[in-house]
Amino acid sequence: MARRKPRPTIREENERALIEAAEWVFAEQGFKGATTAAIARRAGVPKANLHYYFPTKEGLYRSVIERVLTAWLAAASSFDTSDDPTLALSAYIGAKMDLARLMPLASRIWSAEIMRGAPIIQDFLDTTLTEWVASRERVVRRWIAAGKLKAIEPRFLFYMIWATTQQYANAAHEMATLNGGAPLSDKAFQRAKSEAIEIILRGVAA
Amino acid sequence: MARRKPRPTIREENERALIEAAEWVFAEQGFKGATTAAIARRAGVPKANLHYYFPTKEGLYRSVIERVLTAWLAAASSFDTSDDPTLALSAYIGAKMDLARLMPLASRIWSAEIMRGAPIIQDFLDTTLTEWVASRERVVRRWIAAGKLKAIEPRFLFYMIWATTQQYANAAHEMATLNGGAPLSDKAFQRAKSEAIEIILRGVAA
DNA sequence: TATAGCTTTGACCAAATGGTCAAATGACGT
DNA sequence: ACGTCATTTGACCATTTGGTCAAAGCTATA
Repeated sequence: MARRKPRPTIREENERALIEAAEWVFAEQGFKGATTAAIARRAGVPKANLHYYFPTKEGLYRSVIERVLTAWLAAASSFDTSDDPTLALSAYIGAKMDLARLMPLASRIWSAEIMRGAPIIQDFLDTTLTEWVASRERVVRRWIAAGKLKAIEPRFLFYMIWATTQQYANAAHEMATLNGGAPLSDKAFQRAKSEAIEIILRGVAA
Repeated sequence: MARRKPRPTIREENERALIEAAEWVFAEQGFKGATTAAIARRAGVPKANLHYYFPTKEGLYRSVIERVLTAWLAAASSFDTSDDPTLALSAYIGAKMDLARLMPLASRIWSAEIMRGAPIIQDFLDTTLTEWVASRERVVRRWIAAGKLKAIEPRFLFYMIWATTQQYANAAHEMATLNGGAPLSDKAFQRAKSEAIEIILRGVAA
């Protein structure tokens, strides 16, 4: 009984459009600064319709955050593509840089959430992220023990990688200003990516 | 005529207390999320009194930002303490790390402002910051030409330094979570500082 | 101590905002 | 064609919030 009729098209499509609009507005204005009216406007629907699909603003924000988490985890997996620290770190830093470049809104929302003390994703920090870090810390320590890396504290390496890569999403406007007003070109971004990889790799190589 | 009586004590003291309270609330809640009522409450004065000293919320925010700029510039000056890249970069990274540790509120407000696209401090980015970067880029290029540094793009080095150091203010909560709930101890922070300095220095050394 | 100018504060206001509701409209299987 | 359920939407509401005001309280100096 209670069979769920799979008639998702209209609902699915509207939710997708609303989440997309919400991502933009939340990234631009922050959680408090974002208004449901602005999100609805950007999605091209009346505000009441937004509240039909997402009863509360926080619920909508949660849905946006879920998308961000998915992207974060996908990039994180690239750490595990190799047992060689040079390859693994290159892949990981590269993936995080690409994430910041291709999903700047998600990256900014993530940073803002972290800066606010993670009121919504605390659970993720406590479980998935904690486990991910613990596990990869072990990998890094193994590399150190094998003489492949300097004896660094793995966590600080992760912090540096996270900070540096996220910077290209968070501070895109500042970078544009320092670039004469124009956003980083693809070429400049590729150079930034390879320099980030090279500096960090040289910095931690044994 | 119209001589300004230098009777600053009451006004000065109240403005200071309000700016201090505002710094806390703005850092915690963001510009939109901060309410003048919350700031006044934290400063221990009625809201109307806050508006007597700072007619508008934005004006108060500007005053807070000014403090932040001052701190930023002070830290920036440590870049110029030496002509040797190792010493200069060590001093600069160390100063920025200390700034994040000692003035986390200011650091977070700065980051939030940058992330929002610098609506208030755009002028600072266009003038002081642009000049500072241009000038220090020249210094770095000179070091490169003298064979003291790898041929990196100076700007990307600054981005990495800014990002890494700010991380210790912006993500303090995330770090605490990954640290079993407790904030970084002074000892751990000192280690983070020296590792950041070492990794970056090794990363850019010729 | 008179008084001119600061400072304090409770009461108040208009606008903005998250959310509600009920009526209207549309989709779709039978 | 019908009936049921999902969707749409304009009007509406309570609360929050930045900001105002006028009256009252203070301070210091001539």
